[in-house]
Amino acid sequence: MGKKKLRAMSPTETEILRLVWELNEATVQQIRDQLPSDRSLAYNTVQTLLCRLEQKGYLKHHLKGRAHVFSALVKPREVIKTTVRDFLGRLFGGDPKPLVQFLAEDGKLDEEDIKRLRELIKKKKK
Amino acid sequence: MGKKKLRAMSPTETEILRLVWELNEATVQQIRDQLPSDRSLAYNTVQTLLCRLEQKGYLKHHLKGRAHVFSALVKPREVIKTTVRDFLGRLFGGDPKPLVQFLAEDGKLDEEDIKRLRELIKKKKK
DNA sequence: TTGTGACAACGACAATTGTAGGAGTGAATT
DNA sequence: AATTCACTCCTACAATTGTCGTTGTCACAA
Repeated sequence: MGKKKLRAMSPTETEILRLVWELNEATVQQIRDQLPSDRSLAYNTVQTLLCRLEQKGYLKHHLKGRAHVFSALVKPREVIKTTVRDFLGRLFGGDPKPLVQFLAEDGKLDEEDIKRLRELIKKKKK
Repeated sequence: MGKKKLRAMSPTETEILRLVWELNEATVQQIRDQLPSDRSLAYNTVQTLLCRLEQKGYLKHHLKGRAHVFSALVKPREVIKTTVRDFLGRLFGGDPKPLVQFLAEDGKLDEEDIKRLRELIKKKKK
């Protein structure tokens, strides 16, 4: 497997990559429209971010008419893995439990979620 | 409540702040020694980071002999809240479930952890 | 044909970040 | 006293990041 070493992504780049995943493929404009309402970036800014992501190897693009249509070269899974690991390292010294506990206490997880987790883990165990 | 707006922390700064929490209070040298073995920073680098954290309002220090002893001005809780929220926003569009699911699938959480979570949530619910 | 509106290409730029060097100073050591 | 620690202070600096402006080009409308 091509375990290519990707250059690190900046926070904002991450944000953009996620939107590309969400849309599957997208032009600058489409990404821009996909931004959450409380987050506004100039067309050019989005363009720059997409270019940088492409240079770093996270995206590719093809032409459709005159527009660049970007799509991901990396799967969420891979990126999430390293990004989460990294995040966990910095803020929790690598231990995921406090993070999950925080999420629970903060009311972001309910019993339903936990139940699903249980099953997931049980299945995985064998 | 003093909802002071703290300037954003960089990743490495976050890393350092965590060590301060871990040690409760610490000198430059102590922080340096506390770094994980695969992470080495020059004395001066650590010093710079601590200073910046202080300027940004996350730390204070007092003198003990000629050494600066740093300690946190912010509780983990507060920082974690905004940092996690931010992280979730960028990588998961704000939804914590995929994150937790990833952690579970990745084998970072076991049944024991889940059980504790359940109880936590149950207690919290009332 | 002359705008007008979309888009891309290129460049720019201040701020932040990661990383540290070197000078200075007081205390302990030889 | 001279050396050596152990620290702080001040300074630096390249790279990265966040954020665009300007300019050029094409297609379509008036």
